[in-house]
Amino acid sequence: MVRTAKFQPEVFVEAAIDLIAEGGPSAATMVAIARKAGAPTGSIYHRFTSRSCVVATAWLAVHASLSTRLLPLLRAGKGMETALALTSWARESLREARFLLLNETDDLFEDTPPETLRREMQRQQEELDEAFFAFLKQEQGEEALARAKFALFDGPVALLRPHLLAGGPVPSYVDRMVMDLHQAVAA
Amino acid sequence: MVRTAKFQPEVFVEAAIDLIAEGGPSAATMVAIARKAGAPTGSIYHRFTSRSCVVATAWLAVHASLSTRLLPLLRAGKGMETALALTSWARESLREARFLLLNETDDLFEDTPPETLRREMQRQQEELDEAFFAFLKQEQGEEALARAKFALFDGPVALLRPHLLAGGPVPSYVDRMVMDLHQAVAA
DNA sequence: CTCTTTCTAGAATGGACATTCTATTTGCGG
DNA sequence: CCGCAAATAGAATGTCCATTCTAGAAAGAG
Repeated sequence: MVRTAKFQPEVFVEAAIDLIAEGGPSAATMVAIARKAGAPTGSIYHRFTSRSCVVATAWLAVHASLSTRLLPLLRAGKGMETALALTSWARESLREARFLLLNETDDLFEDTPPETLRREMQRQQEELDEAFFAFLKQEQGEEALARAKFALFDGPVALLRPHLLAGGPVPSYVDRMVMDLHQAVAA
Repeated sequence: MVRTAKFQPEVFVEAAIDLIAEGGPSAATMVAIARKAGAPTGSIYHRFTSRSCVVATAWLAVHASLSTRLLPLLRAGKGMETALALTSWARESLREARFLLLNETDDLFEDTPPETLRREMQRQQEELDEAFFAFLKQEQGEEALARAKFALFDGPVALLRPHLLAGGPVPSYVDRMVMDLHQAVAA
């Protein structure tokens, strides 16, 4: 390398997360990302081969942040704690939570990301999925799995959604609802 | 009128619902709508002033279909029945359910629809919202309202979501989960 | 100090899409 | 059966984007 880089890749990734968290996937145009990073558009392409590359990298970072929090609890068989960890993660990382939980993964992309990134995304996703599956040690059946995923993940996400959409803080009664939900639905 | 119309407004609205149900809001381009209706693009503009007009009309039709089903039950104070009516509506109207329940309303539009349609959308939305509020006769407080909306609507929607996304049928265990959820969360 | 590679800067290109425009039909009122 | 208002048909326009391109600058190697 001969000339030092003025813009690190992270700047663009952070800008993309901000924009998507605030205005949805369509707000993260290459021009908007560049502007938010204070760089010319062209410079993004010295770090990433395409828009989907930037967004996929952002997804990986945010998903890893959540996964790191949930996996140990899930693997320790602590169902209720897992569900509550989701709400506390959302409280601490409102921006990341809006990015990840308010958007269907596919909606983030217009073009599919390159093979390598797609693989890594799938790997992270499956790592979490498998932990949900493993959580149901002996139990089995479609309904049992659906109940576990809802009690631990989809239910809490649905409880968070209105507050994430409003952009406001997550009230403490959400935790009470998460607990009630967990008790009632867990298989 | 001097020349008879070959394409009725409904054809375009139905096409838009189909396209959005199958491929999300971005799939409903004016060219795609026209193609699906078997009409030239220009003809759409003899019935609707803009894309947002077509989509708003579609939303009104689908939302009315759901609302017609829920309002009487809600007004009769039948909470559990309301929650279950949502899943049975989704079973009978898979296409409409995908259109309405998988998309945030704002995501359907790129431009805001004209005043008149916006008003009517807001009216229908508020009619349903107020019924949820009225459902909690004497009770009050933010948490009580959040619980009612979740037990009766957002929870069931979250339970339906994976099946709507998969495009497949809605299994009967979803109704069992809706009942458990309702009992546990309702204030 | 100069060469060379990799960067910044931002203008140019090309494609997708909503919307408008120009012909061209159609079929009812007179 | 004529004339014309309202439709069809589909090409043309303008905008917004992702991506590429052209110039010029920077800084470590030698």
